[in-house]
Amino acid sequence: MYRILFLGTPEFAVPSLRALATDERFEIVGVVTQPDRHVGRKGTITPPPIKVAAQELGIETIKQPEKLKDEEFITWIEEIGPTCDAFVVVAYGKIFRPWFLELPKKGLVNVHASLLPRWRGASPINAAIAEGDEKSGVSIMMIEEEMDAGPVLAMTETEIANNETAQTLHDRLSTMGADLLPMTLADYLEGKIKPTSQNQDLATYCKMITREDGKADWNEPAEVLERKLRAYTPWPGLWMEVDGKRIKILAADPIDQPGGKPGDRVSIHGEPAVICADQTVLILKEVQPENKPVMSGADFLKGNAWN
RNA sequence: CGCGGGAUAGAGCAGUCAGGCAGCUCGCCAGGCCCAUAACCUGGAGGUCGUCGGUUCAAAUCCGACUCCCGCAA
Repeated sequence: MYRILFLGTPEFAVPSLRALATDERFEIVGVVTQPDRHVGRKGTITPPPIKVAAQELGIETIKQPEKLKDEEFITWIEEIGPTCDAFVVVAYGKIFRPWFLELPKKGLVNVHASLLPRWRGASPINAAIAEGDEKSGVSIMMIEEEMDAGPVLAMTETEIANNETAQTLHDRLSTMGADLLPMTLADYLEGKIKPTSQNQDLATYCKMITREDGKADWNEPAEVLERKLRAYTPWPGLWMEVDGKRIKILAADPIDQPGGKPGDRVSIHGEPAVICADQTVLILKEVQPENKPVMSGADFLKGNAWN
């Protein structure tokens, strides 16, 4: 059995951990994940999904260092690291320094949610939808010092549907990564496949998303805004401000219709709409005003000033 | 005990600060108008004002507790 240390944090990484933990070829010697954080409206302390999954899988060694430089963690990792054939990293959430990359015998293997070298960085799933890519996928690659730039071991593609949200694509890629990981990892450790360098010239990059990214810019065409809506679902979503109050736009239709200035609020067939760039209009099909439950655009229009 | 908002007719909302007839828009039902309607006109039905208790001549409104929902922050 190959000795593997797993590093990961969010829901995206859970299928990969399960796939490895239930595979007879691998022994998970430990799981490293982010510390428990305050989560939710009441600020209750919640463990990251990977911690919960690891406990369910009966993995006893779970480390949650605040920083990779914590002395206690360094002592532990320097002892166990060299006994591992590889570390597997799936959305752990921290950048690894060179000393860390040299710990396991055959390096760090990473599952990345894009078709590298496209969309290196922190939000590949969102970027693929926001930019209107026709396909996405998962890449399994070797971690090197430069972010997401290491050579690739394997890839799987998937079509992006025209109603795809970051949520649905996230879930599918999460499963695809888990399906591809065990075989790829075993083949790599057995020397059956070699990493292939990325074409640096084709690399594109995406940044960490912030709440402000979700604010609707009506100087963009409606089609782009609708893509952003899906790209930023469930967070931060597409939103706008009306009379100082935030309104989330949960579903919208872009249409071509001349007239009006970008940002003008109009109503079309009883539904709220906003003029966008290039003679386009975004119809708001489903919205959620601040402190209100989700409602249809038509319902919203009945009780709120709009025009 | 992280900060804050909300619950009123089937839907969306006003009314609460300053207690005094239960309102608006839409939908629904009936009728009218029109070549036509996602248009217009007339009439109608539909409410334990989230729950429990308190104050008061009188509570959607003031006070207390509770339930449920949501925005922000992380």
